[in-house]
Amino acid sequence: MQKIGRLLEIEKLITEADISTQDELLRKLREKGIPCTQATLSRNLKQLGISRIPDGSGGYKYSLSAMLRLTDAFPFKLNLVPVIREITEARGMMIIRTLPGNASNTAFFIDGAGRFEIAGTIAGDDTILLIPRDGITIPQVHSCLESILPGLHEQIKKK
Amino acid sequence: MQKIGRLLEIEKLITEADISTQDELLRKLREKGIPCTQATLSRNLKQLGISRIPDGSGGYKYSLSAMLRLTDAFPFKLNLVPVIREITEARGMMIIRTLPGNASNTAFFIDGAGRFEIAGTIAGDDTILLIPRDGITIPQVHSCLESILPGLHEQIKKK
DNA sequence: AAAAAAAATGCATAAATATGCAAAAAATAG
DNA sequence: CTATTTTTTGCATATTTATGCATTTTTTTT
Repeated sequence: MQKIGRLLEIEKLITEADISTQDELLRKLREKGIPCTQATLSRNLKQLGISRIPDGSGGYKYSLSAMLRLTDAFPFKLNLVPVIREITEARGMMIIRTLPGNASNTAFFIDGAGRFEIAGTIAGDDTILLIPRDGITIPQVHSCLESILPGLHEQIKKK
Repeated sequence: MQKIGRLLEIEKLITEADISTQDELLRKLREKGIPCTQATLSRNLKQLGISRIPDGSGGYKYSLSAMLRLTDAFPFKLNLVPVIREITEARGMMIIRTLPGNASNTAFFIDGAGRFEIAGTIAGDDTILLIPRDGITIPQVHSCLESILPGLHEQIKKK
């Protein structure tokens, strides 16, 4: 699934820095080893609800749409469920295993949900350590994850 | 002051209907008797913080930037103060006189602020009737207007 | 009120983005 | 595993948007 990784990286890149053209974004993707063309990028941005907005300083930058930021109404939902392989628990923390190379992006996505329950995450290549906030139980984290990634637990059981 | 009227109309048009290209917006402006070119429109949209975002149904539409909607950080503020000529009071209501042709747009702008104090407005060509909500005093409406349109009262006094 | 400065505009065109179509890749069914 | 359907992609190009520059309009200053 080449596409999901690219979509995540796109979200990440436009979140981390101001990017003003698709060509600029394209270059950054390629630096990360993700090949892509402008055409595909244009389509992906549309799907993600990302648009080019005036940056207030005379230029433009890419940004998540107001719509996507303000509501959950946007019909497209990034589905990361398929890249998650296994979830286990140890020492009050949660260990999430993903397909190779997907841990960092997935962790970024989880962080992006801004949930109180989650104190932070650390990601390697295919493993994420999720640290719950003090006083939060593992079942609480499970339901939190389920709300971030609907269908997650059902998917895990299948494997 | 040709420009302000156009800016207001642009805001109004993209608020009222989904518009997907500048050419489409241009046509609607012209239908309203407001001449404009695509070049100017592009610049105006940038100034207003309006951008073209995916509409979630496979197309695009123009929309106020998230930034503008969420915060007051956007450096450009539409300055309607110059079109307002006079403010008087009658029967617990407020009568606002504007330059010819500017009442409707100005009222739209005031409505858009979504203030509790204001029950509603009715606009003719150069006059707005502002109806305060029950229990709201004229001085309260004055300070409400001042916050929507900073500098308003100072301007009025000068004339 | 005239001169000077600043802002707005149109034209032409550059820059940037979107998309039809055919090919390739991936997912699904049998 | 192979055939079928669906999804994704690139290429080429159409569409759409942004902007440099010269000109006009508006505002400010004197």
